[in-house]
Amino acid sequence: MDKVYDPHSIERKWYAEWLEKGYFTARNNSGEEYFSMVIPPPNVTGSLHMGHALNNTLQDIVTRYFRMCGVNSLWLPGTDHAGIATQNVVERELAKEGTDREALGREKFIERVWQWKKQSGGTIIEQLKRLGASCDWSRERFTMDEGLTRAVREVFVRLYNEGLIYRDNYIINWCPRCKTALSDLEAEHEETQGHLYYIHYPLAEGEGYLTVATTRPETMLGDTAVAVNPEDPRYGKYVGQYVILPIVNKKIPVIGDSYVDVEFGTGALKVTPAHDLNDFEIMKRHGLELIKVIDENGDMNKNALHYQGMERFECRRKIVEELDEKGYLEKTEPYLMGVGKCYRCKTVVEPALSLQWFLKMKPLAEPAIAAVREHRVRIIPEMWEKVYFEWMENIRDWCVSRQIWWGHRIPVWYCESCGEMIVSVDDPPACPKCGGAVRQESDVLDTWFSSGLWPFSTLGWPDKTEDLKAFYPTSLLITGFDILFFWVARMIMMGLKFMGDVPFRDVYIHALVRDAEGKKMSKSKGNVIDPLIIIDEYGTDAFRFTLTMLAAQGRDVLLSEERIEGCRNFVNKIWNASKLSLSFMGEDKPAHTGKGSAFLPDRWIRSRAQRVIRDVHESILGYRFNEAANVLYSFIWHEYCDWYLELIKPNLYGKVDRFDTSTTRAVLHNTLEDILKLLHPVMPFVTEEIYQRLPGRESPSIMTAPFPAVDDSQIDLESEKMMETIMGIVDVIRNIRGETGIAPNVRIEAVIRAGADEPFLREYEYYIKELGKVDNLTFTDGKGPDHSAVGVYRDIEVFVPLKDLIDVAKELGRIEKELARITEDSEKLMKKLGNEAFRQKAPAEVIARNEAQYSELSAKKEKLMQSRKLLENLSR
RNA sequence: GGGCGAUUAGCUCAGAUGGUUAGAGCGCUGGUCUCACAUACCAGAGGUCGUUGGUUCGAAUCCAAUAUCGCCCA
Repeated sequence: MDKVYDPHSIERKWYAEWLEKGYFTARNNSGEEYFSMVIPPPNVTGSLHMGHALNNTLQDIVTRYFRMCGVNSLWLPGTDHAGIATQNVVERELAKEGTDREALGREKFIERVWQWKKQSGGTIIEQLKRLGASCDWSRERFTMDEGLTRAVREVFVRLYNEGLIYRDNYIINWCPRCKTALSDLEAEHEETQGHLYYIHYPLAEGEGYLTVATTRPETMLGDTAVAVNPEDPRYGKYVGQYVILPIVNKKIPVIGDSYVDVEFGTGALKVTPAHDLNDFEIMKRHGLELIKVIDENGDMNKNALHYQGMERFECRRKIVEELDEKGYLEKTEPYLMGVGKCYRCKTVVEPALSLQWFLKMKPLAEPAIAAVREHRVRIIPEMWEKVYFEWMENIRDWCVSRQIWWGHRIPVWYCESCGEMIVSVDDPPACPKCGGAVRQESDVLDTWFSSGLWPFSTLGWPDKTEDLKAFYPTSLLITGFDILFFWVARMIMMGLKFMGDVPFRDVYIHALVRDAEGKKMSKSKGNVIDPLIIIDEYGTDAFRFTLTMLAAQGRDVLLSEERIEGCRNFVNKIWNASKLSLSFMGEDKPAHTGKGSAFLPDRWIRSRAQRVIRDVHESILGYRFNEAANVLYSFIWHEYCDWYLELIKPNLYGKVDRFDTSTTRAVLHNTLEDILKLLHPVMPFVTEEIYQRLPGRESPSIMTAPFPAVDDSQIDLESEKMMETIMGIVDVIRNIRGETGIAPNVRIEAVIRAGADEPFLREYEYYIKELGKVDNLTFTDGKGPDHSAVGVYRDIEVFVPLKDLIDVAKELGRIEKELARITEDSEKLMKKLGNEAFRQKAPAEVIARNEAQYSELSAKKEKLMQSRKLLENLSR
């Protein structure tokens, strides 16, 4: 084995092997205990970023864990057709070729997108493989697959027939760049520095004017009223009168509506029903006129008089100039406003009146709220439940139609002769009413509409498939909070509606990956760390382990290269510890079970291993991934490597032959095997590589080896206590060595006063000497030698005679420091124990523990004070 | 404006249901190339747990207020 672990060739080798052997493929036996999970499908256009890396690492951990536990485990992968994003990519390609989709035509364009998908759509899948993802690729799906398309149509038709889908004119978010409607969620609100313009609207009759305040003066061309709050003493009298709309020179009414906020601006609101949702609602209440002034490109339309054809923001500047020239502009103030931007291209969206398809959400949301409230779906961490309820309880109808070409075309046809509308799963050959030719609706559905069906459409719905029977409801969903509404909430609604059951039992929501300063990674900030570069540089296992270690519930993951480097070192540590361990084993599986070893470190490491096994099970099942990683890190590094391996060296190198090395070899074998298996879900590659070198392994791959189970018979508290004493004494010796500046290669003398512990310490004397670099170790039951440094572990005193080398002042300082610490703690305890109320109310167990601590500290203090006295006498 | 979260060592973070001598990694200081590993080993320094009240025998942990930062929804 190499001196340093080199991940690269190893990773590719084992992934290929696993694929070839079909270890990722789930059995489709319904009735069998199962674990199932669908991947949050990445966009086909996507490439792996840190969010994916974290998300899929966590999913892989859980999947590999259950698989090793012997549960039939399915992790179903796939990609999302990502309507707008994909269309944008292909349109950019066309632009480079000097053409566009209009020139190509719909059919040719869609062909082109499919072609693109075939060539470049698999990138992210390949990247997931490099991450080690053990997805069942035989079941990979794409949201535009034939089967999934059928599911989409089926759902649409059923919802339409139930009256939940309808078509209507309403204010929607329009992206003038993507030229499509967006849902409310797809318009991201962003604080933007703008202005508040105060504009005079002269009264139609008599002198005077009303001043309205607006952030969007260009829309005034479409104003059809001015609204005031009827309760507002300043304006109440104007209700029913008219004002003249400047520039347009048109009479519009002043209306009273309680929606108007008296505090905002001047308290008078210009009403533009065709370009503002609230204004639209006011219009409906008051029966106002509707005038659209901005077209689908974001330019002013023919209703905008001399501004026709001008871009909307250009028009804003020009119209302010004109108002100013004509004396209508009172003032301009800087103003911070929330502006909706397209989540795909960041263009400012235009709220605009438009004929679109909508899905009624209330009837779907109610059972979905109940499912979470009753914990038929558990959201973890629980905090996200609140966010979910908040949104679901205020849910609004969902605009599902998009004016793009790439996507599921709405299954609605219009008769070209009689105008009949046909909603059907299958393409109708002709109008069923008049036999005329039919033309399909040109709009496609929101991509998230098909994503909402993902947990059952991928399993074959609407057919009653074996997979559906075997794996629905899925066990778990792991995703980021950014798509809680977009995706998670909608899957719950759709699952309940069409499967009659929740889509998943648990949802684990993880945080975002940020840079070391806590900033969101973004291309524009230039702080993006590319996971693949990290994988190339540090290896997949180190990278996965870093993410896992940092993935604490409810907290963002702040990733830095230093952190990854630390985990790379850990992987290397495992590699080297395994190298040593393997070198101690024979060619064959040890004949001995390792149980009942007479050698204390053997008993101890097996006992400690049980604790770790239990912790890892519990942490993974509780989605506390960082805890599992931390437990393994400290067990492997600080117990297995720092102590156990060091302690067994004398036996296995033949320096001590009092103990049976065959049992130690067996314990070593068992413990290394446990470590590899426990680590495998997090670090799949290095663990497989080492497992393959393990003599007498039970399984052809660690992937299919059984995950360790706790063996209570190996828990041995006595051995833990004894090992703690040995380690404590070694620590004391090392502390003295370090603090008094004894060089590492100088062997020293030590005297121990151990009282009742002396017999077993004598037995392990050799090991204390090895680890403490002690030449001559003796025991005493009287006083320690003069001229010595002293340290105390519990009630055991350790003397290190330093003869004339001793620096009395330095040693006194060391003791003073220790004494100060102990005195502080023991005073705290004394106060606590002296408290009557504490003695009465605290549980007996707590009191006992505190008392034991107190007497231990007191004894220690006593001993240190004696040493201090001795030293003081010496220095005189 | 409404809601949610965070604040613990120089940095980044652990500390489920209140009882630990408050931990880790990195960084820092001092010492070692000791036969698995210098991507290592040994030792050390460093924290009145944002602030103020409260509940409790007991608070980093529960409650309230406050400050600062962040996120979501409008």
